[in-house]
Amino acid sequence: MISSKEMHNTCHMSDKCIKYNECPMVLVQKILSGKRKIMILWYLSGKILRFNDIKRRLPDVTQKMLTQQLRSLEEDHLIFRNVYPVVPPRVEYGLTELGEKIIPLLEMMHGFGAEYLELNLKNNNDVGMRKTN
Amino acid sequence: MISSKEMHNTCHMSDKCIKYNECPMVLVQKILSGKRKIMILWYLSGKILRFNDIKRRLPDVTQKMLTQQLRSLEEDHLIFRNVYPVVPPRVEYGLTELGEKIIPLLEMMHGFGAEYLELNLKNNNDVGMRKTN
DNA sequence: CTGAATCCCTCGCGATACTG
DNA sequence: CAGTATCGCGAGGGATTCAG
Repeated sequence: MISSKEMHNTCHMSDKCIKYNECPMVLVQKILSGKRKIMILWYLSGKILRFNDIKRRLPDVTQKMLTQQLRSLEEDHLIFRNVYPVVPPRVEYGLTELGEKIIPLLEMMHGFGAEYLELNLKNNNDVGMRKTN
Repeated sequence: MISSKEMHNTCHMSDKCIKYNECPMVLVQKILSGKRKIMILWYLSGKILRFNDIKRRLPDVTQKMLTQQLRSLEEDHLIFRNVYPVVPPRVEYGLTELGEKIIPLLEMMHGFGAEYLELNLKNNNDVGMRKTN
């Protein structure tokens, strides 16, 4: 069994990750760096939702942008897309088997976010008020 | 003690998160959705690095973009920035106490990325070849 | 209902030059 | 070395329309 610390070090460019594109962290960075990816995955955790179900939960997202994010997640095999040939059309999204493996990560994110908020309340900071990343 | 599942549900817009901006997941989404944030935090885990140390580890990042990402992380109090008034200038970056709390998350990301890569090798997929998110 | 396709414009981002 | 400042292009993303 390789320790977490060892794993960590192998991922630094200057250390053992010969090819940058084979680094697990680079992969995760790419997969998650969409503007709504984390929220979408979170909403799909343990559920299957239709397009508008997701859209309704994401304030200020346009149909075009949401479609893009969903396509991207689908390309990465984290979510599946099921089209029912009925009228009106019915399209369902859910986590793939691979996608489900990210749920513990999402839950830990939630824990971190809660911890962060708690500290934030005490210090009167305001993270959410900035414009971009 | 509240269960993970309960925590999870409280975060869905349609459920208990009255104010969207107070949802821990929305916060995490905002904090992490930068294009290089995860990699920067990862490189700073347990280390203190100078500007060029970070730049060297991030292929194809411009000085301008890196500065932006660093400023953003600093605003969110995840990293600190220490300027030494010497010549030539010396500026060091590292995780704050708050930032260090994200390390377990990063390590779990690494684990997920590794798992993902393993599956990817078997199925001959190619996540890293797309253009954007 | 769930898209795809256009139009159009902002601004993200790279390139370059300059400063303490 | 570690930045700011400026310019300029092209992609990102909004609004709207059309389609199955």
